[in-house]
Amino acid sequence: MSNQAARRTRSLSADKRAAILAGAKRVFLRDGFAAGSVDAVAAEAGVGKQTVYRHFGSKDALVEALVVGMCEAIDWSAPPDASSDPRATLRRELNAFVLGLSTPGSVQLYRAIIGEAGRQPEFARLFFEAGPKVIRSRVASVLCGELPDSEASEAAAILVNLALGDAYLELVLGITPPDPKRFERQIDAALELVLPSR
Amino acid sequence: MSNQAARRTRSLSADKRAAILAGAKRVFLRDGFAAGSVDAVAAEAGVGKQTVYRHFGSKDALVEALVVGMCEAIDWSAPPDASSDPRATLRRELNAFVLGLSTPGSVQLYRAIIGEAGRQPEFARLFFEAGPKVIRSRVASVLCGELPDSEASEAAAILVNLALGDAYLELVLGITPPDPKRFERQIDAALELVLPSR
DNA sequence: GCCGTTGACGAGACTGTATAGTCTCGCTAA
DNA sequence: TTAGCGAGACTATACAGTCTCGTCAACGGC
Repeated sequence: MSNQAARRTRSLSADKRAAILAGAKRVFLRDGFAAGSVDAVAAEAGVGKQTVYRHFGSKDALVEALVVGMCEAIDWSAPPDASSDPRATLRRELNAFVLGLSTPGSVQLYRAIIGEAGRQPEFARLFFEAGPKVIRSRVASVLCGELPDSEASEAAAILVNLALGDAYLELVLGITPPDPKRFERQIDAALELVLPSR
Repeated sequence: MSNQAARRTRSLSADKRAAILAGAKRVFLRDGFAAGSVDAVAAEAGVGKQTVYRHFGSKDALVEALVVGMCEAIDWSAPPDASSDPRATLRRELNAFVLGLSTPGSVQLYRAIIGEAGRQPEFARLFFEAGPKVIRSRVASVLCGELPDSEASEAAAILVNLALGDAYLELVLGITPPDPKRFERQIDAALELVLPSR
């Protein structure tokens, strides 16, 4: 709408907002929500401190906007495929999920959210609903064709767990660098365990 | 030794040190390593601020002493049992592990360590070596009797993963309260999957 | 098409508060 | 007498949030 375009020039700039959020992402995911400062965000975004407050009102609101935005942007699902082989579908689905979660940004978000889970349970819930829960139900819906409905949900949980497996804990702890091949191996082993091929 | 008793009164008091660490545990695991203040620790420990510095020198050193101490104190293993049934042994072992990790203190430590993993990788490593790694190898050594050695290590990783399962992620995220029965169900399902009973 | 108004913006000074770390003092027990 | 200790004053720094000022680009009246 031209309304929006006209509004934007007279109103707060969407570009600035995006720049601030990008700066906030770098600063807060690097230093933590508590230790990261608004001054650092403003500097990182190439923006005046006042502009940050004009757009977001407070540090807490800024952090919340960042977390909400990142959670909403989560989309780790694989594009739909034509294949009717559920094993192949699951493999692609789990792979997309695991790769999405292995991104430096995702790992940092995961760390920050878990670090704050005791003080900011809403963030944790938001993340959970947008990420793990969605994948679980996607996997379960694929499994419904293969297993009795009563087992599909549990099997989905097991698959998702094993897909992340040890590799993800070690990745989050910073003990091992990301290793797509290792994830693939974990996914194959998980599929073999839950849906034995022969 | 009387030496120690004599030393203690003339030297820094071990009681004070312990009180400070106990206060630090409450404060830092509640507020985070960055946001928790030395003043709060001193107050919580019923101790003068100066005493904290006499004992630990700096906030960083205090945090490190706390983390190191808590990691060294980790012992989630079940007491050895006489039973020769490996399934029963594994069930007890996994149960002890999961219960130890579900303790409020353990969950808070886990959160804090993951939250800092990007900035304090040594803490993460320390925790990993003292906790998950130990359990993995304990489980693997039990499995060696049941499976070919080549599979035992991977199966152990799978068992440990499934024992924690969804319940632990949800616990750490603060989404579900601790539920020992749910963990038991997860452990039974995991054992059934890895070592089918019939 | 020109011009004055308007409001977003950058820069940075400023306030109040919190915190790390130091210093001093008076108490107490060996 | 000595040294650990509690209490709390003190310094220096950092940060959240506010305020001001000068600039600039868009809008509206002419």
